[in-house]
Amino acid sequence: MLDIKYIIANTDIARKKTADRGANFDFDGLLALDAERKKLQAKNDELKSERNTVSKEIGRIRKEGGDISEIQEKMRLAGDEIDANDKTLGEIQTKMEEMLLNLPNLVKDEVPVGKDETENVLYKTWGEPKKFSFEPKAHWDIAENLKILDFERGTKIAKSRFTAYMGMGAKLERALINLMLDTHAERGYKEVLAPYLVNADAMRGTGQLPKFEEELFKCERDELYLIPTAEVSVTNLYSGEIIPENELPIRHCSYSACFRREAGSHGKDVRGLIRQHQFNKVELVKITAPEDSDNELAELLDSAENILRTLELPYRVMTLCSGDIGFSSAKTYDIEVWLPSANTYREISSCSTFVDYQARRASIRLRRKDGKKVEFAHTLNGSGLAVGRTLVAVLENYQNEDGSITVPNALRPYLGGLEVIKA
RNA sequence: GGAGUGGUGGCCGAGCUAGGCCGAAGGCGCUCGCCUGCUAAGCGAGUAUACGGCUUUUAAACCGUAUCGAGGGUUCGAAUCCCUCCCACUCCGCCA
Repeated sequence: MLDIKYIIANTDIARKKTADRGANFDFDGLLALDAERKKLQAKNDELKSERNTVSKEIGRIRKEGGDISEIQEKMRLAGDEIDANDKTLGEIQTKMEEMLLNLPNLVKDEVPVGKDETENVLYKTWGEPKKFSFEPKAHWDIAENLKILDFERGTKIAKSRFTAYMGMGAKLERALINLMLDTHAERGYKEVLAPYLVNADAMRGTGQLPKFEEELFKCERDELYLIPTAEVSVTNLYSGEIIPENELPIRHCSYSACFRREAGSHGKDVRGLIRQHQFNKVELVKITAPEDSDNELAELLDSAENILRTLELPYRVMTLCSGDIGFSSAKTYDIEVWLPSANTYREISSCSTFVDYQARRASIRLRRKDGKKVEFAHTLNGSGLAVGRTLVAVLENYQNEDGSITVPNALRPYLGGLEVIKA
């Protein structure tokens, strides 16, 4: 959520940046509502003030045995007016909040302006795509030959886009999760294992609700949602809190299963593990003081990249343009890993700073060392990494002509020293 | 799921069955100052958040309003009375 005071003072900037995203928003309507709200509140506060004073007076007069019937009747009428005003105020505030909740974040100044993913900007490249002496297979073929992923039976017990990992597939996935968590822990990320089901407040806090309800699996009778990313549970762990400055930055890594309905992506990536309703991810989450968030974003990105370097998987990093960036984000880097079968890079991580946008929604604040000032914190997060897609990258990049997989060096300790996965 | 008890400021804890003097006693903690050879003790002051008054800049001070789990109701007036919900704890039942 954006700060209404900021919007008032910088309406032109807000307009432009919202337009750069390709989003529409009725700024004039919002400002008009706010002006109305202020006026009405000032008036009503005055009425309440008088009522409070007179009410005390009534108490005193009654104790002294005086007549209060007339003054009481007058206050009753004043009370009716106050109630009416409060009701109107409530309606205005609800409307404003609804608007603000549907207004996306403003991108940072250095974010390139562009209309969609075609205008994202290359930030860096690491490693060289490997040359194969044979035609590299797609991961679904490799996996089915090795009998380590069972797409059909996953679908049988749930529906399409659900997969069962079998044998070495399951072990490989688990090894990747452990490698990621251990590697991040070494860099000072504290591991968290948090609920997969959260309430609507949490979803609102990080920006999934109200706008993206369609993307969420919901447990209707319990009013809980399955998390689409651990970002939701981990960030909201701190909702409503005022954190002492000296406890920042908070850095967490968290493994979770993630659940996404993938509404509107029918026909896209239907084969294989790329787009699943349920997938595993190790997420990095940070809460920082405002002045530290830029540096922390750079560090976050490097931590995510570090996993790919550790696994020796070629990748590139893109800076998302204003038209492709996520709703709550102020700046996002996507990391894309090389997939030989597709002869292209595919997204495997998304690292973002939300500045104070999520913090304002979730009310995550910090108290400065002087003990006085309270302000909104900054939140950041990034995948470190999407585990299923990492498994895809390992299978494709480390495949051999005979259909076997060479286990990346870094992963061997996690698989009892195993060097090759074969049928 | 059944029965019961309870949710008050950073924490503990009064007040809630006589509704007004309660944004809330007291204690602890913390901050600043004083005092002290150092430490400890002691003394004094302060110590919630949001919104509004403030408007074309920022901050402080001051004033007002709201908040005693959340929402609603009764009342001139509610931490105190009534209703609904949420949460925690205890016992029983059930279950990884």
